[in-house]
Amino acid sequence: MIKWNNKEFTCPVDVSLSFISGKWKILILSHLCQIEKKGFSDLRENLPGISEKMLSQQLKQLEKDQLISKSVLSLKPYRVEYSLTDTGKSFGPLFTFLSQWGITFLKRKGIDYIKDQHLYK
Amino acid sequence: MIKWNNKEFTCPVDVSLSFISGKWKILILSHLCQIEKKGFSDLRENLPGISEKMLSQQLKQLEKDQLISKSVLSLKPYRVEYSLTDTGKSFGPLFTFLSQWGITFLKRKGIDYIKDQHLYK
DNA sequence: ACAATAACTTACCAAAAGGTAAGTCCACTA
DNA sequence: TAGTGGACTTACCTTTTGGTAAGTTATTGT
Repeated sequence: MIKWNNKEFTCPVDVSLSFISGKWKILILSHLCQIEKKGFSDLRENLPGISEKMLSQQLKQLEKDQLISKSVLSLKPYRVEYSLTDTGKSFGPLFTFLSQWGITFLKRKGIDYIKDQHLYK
Repeated sequence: MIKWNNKEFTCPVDVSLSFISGKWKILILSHLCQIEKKGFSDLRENLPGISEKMLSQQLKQLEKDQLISKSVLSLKPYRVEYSLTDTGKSFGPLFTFLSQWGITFLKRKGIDYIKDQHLYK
C-alpha cells in the first residue's frame, strides 16, 4: 500500500483515479479542456443532466485537488470563471483518449457522432 | 443525448466511461494488462482490499461488456483464466497513462514508487 | 480423515454517491 | 416593481456501491 496524505493506494493507477473518479469529474474536466466560456452556467449547459448541487460540489472538490482554479470576475454581480490548472491540463491526453475511444466505439455501432453531432444537443 | 442499447450518453467520453467506471474495473483491467497469471486468486492477490464478491461481480460485468474473456481450464477442479479481449486491450493506452500519471505525481510528492516498489507489497 | 485451496454465491447491512426541490442574494432589464 | 439570470446552498431522500461473513462444490495435499 502506498500512503500519502492519510490515504492508501494500491498502485499508481489508484492514485490517479482518486482525483478523477465519480460520475461527473472527468466530464467536467474534459469540457473545461474544450470550451472557451467557463462560467458556472456554461458548464451546466454543457453537462446535460447535472444538477447545480452536483456541479458546485464537484467543482469544489476539483479546486481543492488543484485540478481547476476559480477566478472571481466580479463580486457585486457575482461572476466566476473556471479553468484547468497545469495539473488539470496534464490529464489532457486522457480526455482525448476517452473521447476518441467513444467516437470509435459508436462508429462501430453505426452511430456517426461527428457527422450527427448537431442531433445530440 | 446519444442513445445506444437503451442507454443515454451525454458525449463520447460518457460512452467510454460507462465501460470502466466504478471502484475496481480500471484496476482489474490494468492488472490483466500486466500480469501473466490470470486466475481468480491471482487477481485477488494483486488487488489488495477487494472482496471475492466484488471481484466476481466486476469480472462478470466486464465479460458481459466484452472487455475480458474467461476460459474454463478445467471443470472437475474448477479452474479458470481471465484475459483481455481486443476491445479490452484497446484501453491499454489509458492504463499506461494512468499508471504513469500516478508515478509522476508520487515522485513530485517525494515518493519513488519504482525504486521502492518492494515496500508496497 | 482432515485441512487447505480454488472459484465462486448468497444474504444481509452500511456508507457513499447522487437526485429533487426549494431557497438565497444580488443585479440587471423591461 | 416584477421578472430574469447567475452562482450558489440546504434539507431531505433514494439509489448505487461496496463490505462482511458464511456457505457451496470439488480436489489436492498430509
